Amino acid sequence: MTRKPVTIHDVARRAGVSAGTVSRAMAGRPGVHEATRHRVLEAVEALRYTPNLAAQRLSTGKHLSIAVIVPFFTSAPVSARLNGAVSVLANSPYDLIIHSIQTPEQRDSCFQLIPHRRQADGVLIISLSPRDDHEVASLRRAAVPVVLIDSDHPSVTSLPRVVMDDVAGGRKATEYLLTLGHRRIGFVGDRTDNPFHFIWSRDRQLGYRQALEAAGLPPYSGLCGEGEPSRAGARSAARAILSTPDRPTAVVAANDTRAIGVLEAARELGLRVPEDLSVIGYDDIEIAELIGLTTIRQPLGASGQRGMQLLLDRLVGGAVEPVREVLPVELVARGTTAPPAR
Amino acid sequence: MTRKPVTIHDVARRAGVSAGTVSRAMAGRPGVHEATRHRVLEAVEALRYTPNLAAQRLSTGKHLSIAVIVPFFTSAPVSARLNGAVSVLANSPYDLIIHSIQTPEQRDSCFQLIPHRRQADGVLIISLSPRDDHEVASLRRAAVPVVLIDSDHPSVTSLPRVVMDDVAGGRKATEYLLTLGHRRIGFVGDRTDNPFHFIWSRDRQLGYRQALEAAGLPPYSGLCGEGEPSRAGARSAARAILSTPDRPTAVVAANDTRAIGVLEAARELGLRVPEDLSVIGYDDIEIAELIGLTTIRQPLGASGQRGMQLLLDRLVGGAVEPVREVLPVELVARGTTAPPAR
DNA sequence: CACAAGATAGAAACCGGTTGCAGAAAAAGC
DNA sequence: GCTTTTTCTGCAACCGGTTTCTATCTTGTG
Repeated sequence: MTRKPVTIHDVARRAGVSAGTVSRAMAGRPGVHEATRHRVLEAVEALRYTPNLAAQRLSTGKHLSIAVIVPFFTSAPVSARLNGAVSVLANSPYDLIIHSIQTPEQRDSCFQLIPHRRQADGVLIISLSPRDDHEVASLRRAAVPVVLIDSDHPSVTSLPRVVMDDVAGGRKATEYLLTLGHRRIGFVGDRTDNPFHFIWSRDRQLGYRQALEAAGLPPYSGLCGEGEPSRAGARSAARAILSTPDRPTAVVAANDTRAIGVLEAARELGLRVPEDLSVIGYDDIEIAELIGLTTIRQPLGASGQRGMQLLLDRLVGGAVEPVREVLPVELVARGTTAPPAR
Repeated sequence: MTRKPVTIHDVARRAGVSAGTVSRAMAGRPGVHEATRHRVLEAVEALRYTPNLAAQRLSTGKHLSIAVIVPFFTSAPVSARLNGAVSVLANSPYDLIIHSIQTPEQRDSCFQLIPHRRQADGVLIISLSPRDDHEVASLRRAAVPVVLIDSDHPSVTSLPRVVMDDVAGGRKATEYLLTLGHRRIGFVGDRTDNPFHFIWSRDRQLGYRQALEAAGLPPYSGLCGEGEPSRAGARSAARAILSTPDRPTAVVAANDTRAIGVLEAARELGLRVPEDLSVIGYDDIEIAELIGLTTIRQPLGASGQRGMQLLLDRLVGGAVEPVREVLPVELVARGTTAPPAR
């Protein structure tokens, strides 16, 4: 079953040449007589020879692989970004090594380890932000290029990254509700100190606050407790702010999944949407269209593509200057928003 | 920025020992004086030494990685299986190399290449079935263990695989509709000759046929044409069979996404669900619960876990006897099914 | 026909680790 | 105190490729 692997020397012996010649012949490098090349390729065929990748990597110093660090890729937005990144790699010789983060401990160890292990030629980090200056410094002195997608930190100055304009998105969502006439607008999202250190909720909430502030109105936020899965967490957080006497007439949710939690809370409390309550989500994942959720659409797949492209550019071109690309977001108005009942 | 990497010899020099000793000290192998080990580890720390993985792999012959071949992992069921598989790997030293299949050509080349490249210690194939005896034979003589999940072929006798009881699921769905009193029951799914050679639609349809046959009733199938994305394809296929004079009063969809397409077609045709039309899906993905879709639940995450576990067992234990594990499915009754209007 | 230039192919060093083997040093036994 | 045993460590071979350098064989030219 597992007979010993065929090596380049076996091929060389069979073709009556040296190992070096086999290597040259297979790589299509010049300086090999056509007849010889033919003999070599025949021997390769006959023995079903496949080069040992580890040996190739060792001697060339190229790994031909990209490591990706990504949290919970079953979540639709993350999955969409990852898919974008993967699609760029499809026509390249690079393999993709996935490091799926499922616990805060994994997050920390991956951040420390992966960029310094010389296993991949580059590292792509999706939706996970450096926690502090120490982590930023660690990434900066990584052995290989590192690119961040949907991830940022104030002191990151020299790492290329593709970020989403979350602040603008939160503002846009809130301003839309203001335009519709709402005055008591709530927000349901995550706490800043969530264990994975996700930053999007914080930024979207910041945009929300900015919009309210500009209109001279107070915020009504309900934040998910730690450890609660997002939908359930959002549901209970929403229940809290929707049960107050001067309850909001509209809610901005930090993402679509949480918006669905808000919708569930509304149903439980007997509030009709959008008559009694307007709800707006964020991401525009597939479900959003199905259930007619008004939301902020961000270019998920495009962010993955762009980030991977940036990484590949860096691999071939050497040190491209650090870039911080901000991708735009847009409002998609559907059925869960309307002017307040008055 | 990319100063030359630290090698084991640098560490050896600094610690005043030989490379062999460094290797032994780091691996925690016995036969190294405690004081020496300490010196070595200090040097490792000071130089921030990380072993070159390619070199390690070459000399030990172990790759410490698993290759996974998977189609469209943005699709929820595939993503769930993959996630199950990944979670098993989290506590192992193995890395995960993803080969995402996006086109039929990629499918073919991956099937040929991956199992024979000595890049991973094992290969996991998810939801992609061998097309013919030739491909089966190719997988059988792979250089490393291969395990299939949600994938099968009649002539696969010696490959371990975890399959879902799709025939039973199709039958179960249909029998439930029969129990409710439906007599004209349609099926919306894929053609057998779909380019990726997915087999689940075929098997579920087979179960559907068996159930109808047992009840002495005729089938009404509408199959998606090639190339159409699943929801839209299902919608047009459903429109076709729902526009006939003796239209079905219930439809079994090959999966939840297609069930949603059927629901859209029903809405377009002015049919109320479940009063005028019952719809039943397959998979029980997250959306199904949200929209109250009756469906057949299959253990998606568990299939991934089980398959990966089978592969790991094979890696440590050598040749375990070939297994074909069949995982059960169950009906989840929700709001899209009811007795026919009569 | 002699000689220079160019085309091929082999030998060997190298990539950076691991590991079997042997010798040196330390500990134990007499 | 000397031999024997055990412990520790260095040396060198090896993993399977790539690549440089050089020798040899052709071929072309004067």
